[in-house]
Amino acid sequence: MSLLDTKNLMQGISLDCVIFGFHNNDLRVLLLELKNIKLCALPGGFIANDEDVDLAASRVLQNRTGMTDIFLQQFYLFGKVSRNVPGHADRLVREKLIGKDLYSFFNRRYVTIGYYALVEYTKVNPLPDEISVKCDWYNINDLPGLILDHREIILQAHETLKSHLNFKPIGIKLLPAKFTLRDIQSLYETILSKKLDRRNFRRKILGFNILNALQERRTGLAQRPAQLYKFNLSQYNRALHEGLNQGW
Amino acid sequence: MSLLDTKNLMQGISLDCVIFGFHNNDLRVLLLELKNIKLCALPGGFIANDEDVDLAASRVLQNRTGMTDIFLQQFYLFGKVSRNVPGHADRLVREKLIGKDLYSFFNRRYVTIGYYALVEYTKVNPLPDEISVKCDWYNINDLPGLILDHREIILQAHETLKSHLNFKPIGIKLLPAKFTLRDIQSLYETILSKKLDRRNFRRKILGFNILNALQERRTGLAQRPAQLYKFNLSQYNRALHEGLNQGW
DNA sequence: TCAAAAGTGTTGAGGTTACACCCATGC
DNA sequence: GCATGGGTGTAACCTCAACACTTTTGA
Repeated sequence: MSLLDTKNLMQGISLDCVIFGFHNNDLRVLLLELKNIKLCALPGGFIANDEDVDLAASRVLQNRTGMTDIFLQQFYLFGKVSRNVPGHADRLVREKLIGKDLYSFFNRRYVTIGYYALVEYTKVNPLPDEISVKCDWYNINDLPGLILDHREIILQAHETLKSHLNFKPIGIKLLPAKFTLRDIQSLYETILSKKLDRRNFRRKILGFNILNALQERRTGLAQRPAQLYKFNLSQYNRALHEGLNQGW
Repeated sequence: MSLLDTKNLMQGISLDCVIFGFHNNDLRVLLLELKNIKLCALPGGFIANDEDVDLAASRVLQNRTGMTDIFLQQFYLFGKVSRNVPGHADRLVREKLIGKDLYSFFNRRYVTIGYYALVEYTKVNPLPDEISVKCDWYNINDLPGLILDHREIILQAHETLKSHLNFKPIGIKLLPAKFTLRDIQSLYETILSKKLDRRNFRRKILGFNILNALQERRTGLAQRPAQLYKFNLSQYNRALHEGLNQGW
């Protein structure tokens, strides 16, 4: 637990990252399987006194995925008193997840800042932290038991992601560099948990002007080869900034 | 400063409320004019250890406006280190805004949770708190000097409010009980800082089905009397919950 | 030649934009 | 009667949903 020099950390505030990946048409989240406890937890951490909160989130993310330059966004502060379970810190000490010296740091009321991140599944090499035995992906529709209110945090992150689909381009961090329209449609369908009309989807997504067709096709399948695309980075960023559907 | 029993407060976390009101076609925010310092500040406060964060925000709001049942929404956690100005706590003590006993509570790094609220201007009786001489409304386009990053917080609240206009019904807390379509259009125009076509606006807002026409008109003006409306509470709440423009 | 998915186009409904005209009132 | 803003209608346009057919490949 050398990383936890608690004197330099803000007290009573934590952050938790809901890290989304996309693989085999599954929307997955990266979770830690805790030592000695049959429960999972979101990758999270604390904020150093001299550290921007966004930077702390980015550090946590980097430690668990090995990746930098990740789409990362604060989405909610969970501030209910009831999210703190009496005896939680005791349990952490009893199960030897943390040392007794950290008991007083953990045994207090916490609010936590929820971040969600979008990462390219294949590029991630999940790394467990000091209090977990495994770091792995779980299907969002088949989540394991989770500590505290982490399940609620994940569900709320998912809702936020869904609503962001309407205003922001999404996918540059969730898809490989080259992809077909079917790939990106599957991503949207997975996030939204519903089927979209293939022809209308193509028209709409191409209309956003954030894709560039490549001089390449995906061959090897017993079907007509599909056009490959990549994101147009500058257009994508412009769309991120300006939004896609302005009302009023 | 009897209210600040700092032992019971979370440390390093504050909250600030951007309270919007609408009057004379102005979008205004409620600000405190600080004692001895020629700067204003957002109404804000701290969170008791046994208090939900939302409840703390609601308490602050009630103390400044005398109102309960206010639309109040968390919109961002401001977590940059740079928002803490060195010497700020010293200044508060020097200018006698706080006692020396509170110095150590204030002299630390803070993150603050931004809330925005919508209130009916005429119903508010602004009350200064212990560290201010006045609590008053300021036009959002003509803000006075503000401490710390409070100006940025206000601007971001305004951006959030603008974007919420596209998905959520707004107005029930900003307008009097009876209002004309012109009134609500002015509200929208003011929030968005742009003119809307009167005829199209009427069609659109009526199409939301959140208004009920009254058997009353606004008379006394040298023009055709305008139909008065009130919000249909149940429809309004349904729209709040379901959103107005669902994409995808 | 067959299965499978890619690629393309059209039509109708509904919503949005940009307009012009008449109406009711106080002065 | 006249200035002022309220109330209504409509045509052009755009977007979106629903849908059918042809194309290209590997097996």
